[in-house]
Amino acid sequence: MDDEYVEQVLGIVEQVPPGRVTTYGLIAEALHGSLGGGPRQVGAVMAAYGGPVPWWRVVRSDGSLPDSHLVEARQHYLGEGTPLRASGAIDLRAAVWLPEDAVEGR
DNA sequence: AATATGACTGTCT
DNA sequence: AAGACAGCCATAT
Repeated sequence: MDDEYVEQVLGIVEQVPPGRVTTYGLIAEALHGSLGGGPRQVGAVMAAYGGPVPWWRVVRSDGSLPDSHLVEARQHYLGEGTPLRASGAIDLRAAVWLPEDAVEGR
């Protein structure tokens, strides 16, 4: 995949404010104007290059986390004060952050 | 070139 | 509310 795409995705993730989260779909949507791809590509990038970024601030559309890092991410949520629901997932209604500003410059 | 897979999403049952 | 099904796009084999 193009490094541009990776740069964009990682850039957005790094810009997500603490206590806030965004979804793969939103990121994909934000980059859709510059680079094609869908939520799956965002996830693929995260899996490959998401190491050095706060990937736990990127959740699925229902506010749940990838089943692969639930526990680890949960520690970060508790530490950053992310609005968690009783379900253990995130309260998207309150925690969702729109990446539109992050990519607006290009 | 074709098939299978994946840190996804939305709709239907 | 939870599970099944289909659509989506890039990478790997």
